Amino acid sequence: MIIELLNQKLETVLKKLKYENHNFKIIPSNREDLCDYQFDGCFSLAKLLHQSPIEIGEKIVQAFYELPDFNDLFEKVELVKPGFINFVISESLINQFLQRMDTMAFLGIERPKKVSTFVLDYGGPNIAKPLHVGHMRTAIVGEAIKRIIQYMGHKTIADVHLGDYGLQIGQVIYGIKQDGISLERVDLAYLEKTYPRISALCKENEEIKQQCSEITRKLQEGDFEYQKLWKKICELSLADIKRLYRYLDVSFDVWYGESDSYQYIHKVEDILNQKHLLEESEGAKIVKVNQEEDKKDLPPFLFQSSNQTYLYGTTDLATIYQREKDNHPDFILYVVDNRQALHFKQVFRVAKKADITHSQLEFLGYGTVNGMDGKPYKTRKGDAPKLDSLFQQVKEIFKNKKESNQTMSEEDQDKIVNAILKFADLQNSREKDYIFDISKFSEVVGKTGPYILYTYLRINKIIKENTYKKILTGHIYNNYDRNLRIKLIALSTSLQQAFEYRMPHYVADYIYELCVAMNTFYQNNHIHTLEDENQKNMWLSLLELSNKVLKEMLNLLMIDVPTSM
RNA sequence: GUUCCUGUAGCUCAGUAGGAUAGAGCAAUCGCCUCCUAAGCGAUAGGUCGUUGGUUCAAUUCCAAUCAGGAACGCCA
Repeated sequence: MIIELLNQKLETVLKKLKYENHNFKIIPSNREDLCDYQFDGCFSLAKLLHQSPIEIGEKIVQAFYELPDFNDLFEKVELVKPGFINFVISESLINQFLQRMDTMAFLGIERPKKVSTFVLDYGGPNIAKPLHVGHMRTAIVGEAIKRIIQYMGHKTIADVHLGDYGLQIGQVIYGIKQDGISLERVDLAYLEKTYPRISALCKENEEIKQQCSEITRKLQEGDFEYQKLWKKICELSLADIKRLYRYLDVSFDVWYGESDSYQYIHKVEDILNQKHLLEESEGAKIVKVNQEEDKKDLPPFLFQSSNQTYLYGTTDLATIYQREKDNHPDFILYVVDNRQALHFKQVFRVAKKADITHSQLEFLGYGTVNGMDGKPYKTRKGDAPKLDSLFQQVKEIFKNKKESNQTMSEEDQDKIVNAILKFADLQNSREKDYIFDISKFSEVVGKTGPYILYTYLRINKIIKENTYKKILTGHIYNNYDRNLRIKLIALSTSLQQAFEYRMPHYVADYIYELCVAMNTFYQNNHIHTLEDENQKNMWLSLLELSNKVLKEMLNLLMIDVPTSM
């Protein structure tokens, strides 16, 4: 990475000047009109050494100029006003890194010294409940994080972690029994209607809730009839869930659910008992999770309810045990709604207290999808809008934007719908709530999926229509040219941030900025009319590389390019 | 009530190494198709970064207080 190289140079310079290194760093410029990279450490050094920042800055700049390879690296290093050092890098350095991006795998991103294993838990759809907008968020964010981690050279195991064994199943089975429906007649539409109906009933009627709870317990104990019903419900639901994930290009390595962790619950219970962590309280089994530093007591972790059912905390804990046993992961990442923060804090604490895993447990909360009123997004009827209808709506709006959109192939339309939704979602910071506005999520101009796709396609056309020799090293012709190259070599910084913070929006942001640089180049540099053969080769090679980078980054966000627009 | 999160342009959002002139998109006004796709490019306008203190040479960024909005808070997931 270029920034690492610059910092190595800084280190040699500081060492030579005998300045203690206090983790000073060269950072990307925030004044792109002045420089490519900047160093702000003169002020801190001034304080430490009781000298003026200018005095120190001058010495540092001088030492940079004395580097034997200065001319290979920099065009200019200069000290400015109060004490900033500005770096303008040389053509040869820029092109050296471009060459590297072009020829090496993973666009020259260095492979890690040690490969880690990441288990990712995202998606989390519930059996018998239709997927809604919130599910799209976890699916997309989780999948993007997975792809970013893979791109950085680590190993991933994606687990959908189905909600397939909780009270909602008991509720649906209760509905089926009440309606007296035969197994054969149970279908998806029936399930999707039954769950909310019984769920509402449970809120009103304590007795019905008890019955549902009882059914859930029997199911968990292996009741033959309930198991049969449960399998049928899972089968129906899963087919639909898989269809929707396929549409979003989201995939999982394992399709475990809560039910798969049941076989480990007793082992976990044994461990908890051995360590004397399990306590009885109001008929339930709990684990206290308070720690010294807590200002306020945390509610205890519920291992088993007073009517003997296991809860989602139990299965989450057993699942950690299962993952440790099967995969020995270095990290387990949970891409779940922020509102579950406390729950996972409890689960993680119990897991660590009981020492059932050595992996680092990370809660990656995502913000709630809200409607225009700032409340969780609902349809007019008051339920969460289904994913299917969202896809349909966006597709219809897109088709009506232009006449040519209607003659487009179904496949291309779907790719664009995907691009619209994913780019709109993933450019938002993962952890914040956001307002979902269907008209905004159907927008095709400005910072949108279609803008990105359009950029790719118009560049792609030039590349395809011209023959040229691949040359990336050589003279940089103008500022549009230079800016594009600078943007390209800045890729690693954005990727690194996206990886480190598990935040896909850094990639989305990079993609957008790259496209702006590409479009500016396109609009102002007409390759069509070029006579200089060398320049033509250079520029076409540059555009080819830009499109390659763009496509690989889009792939991290599960966005595919249509044939035309 | 307790804890946590959020507050940046009219709207929706970036800004997680504390730095120089706080950035985008949309909406508004204006300009650019005899020229590789105008789903584009460019210009103008729009801000006391919720408020007040503190730390610092330097705070949108760190700390404290305060106001406003949201969320979570033992048997749903």
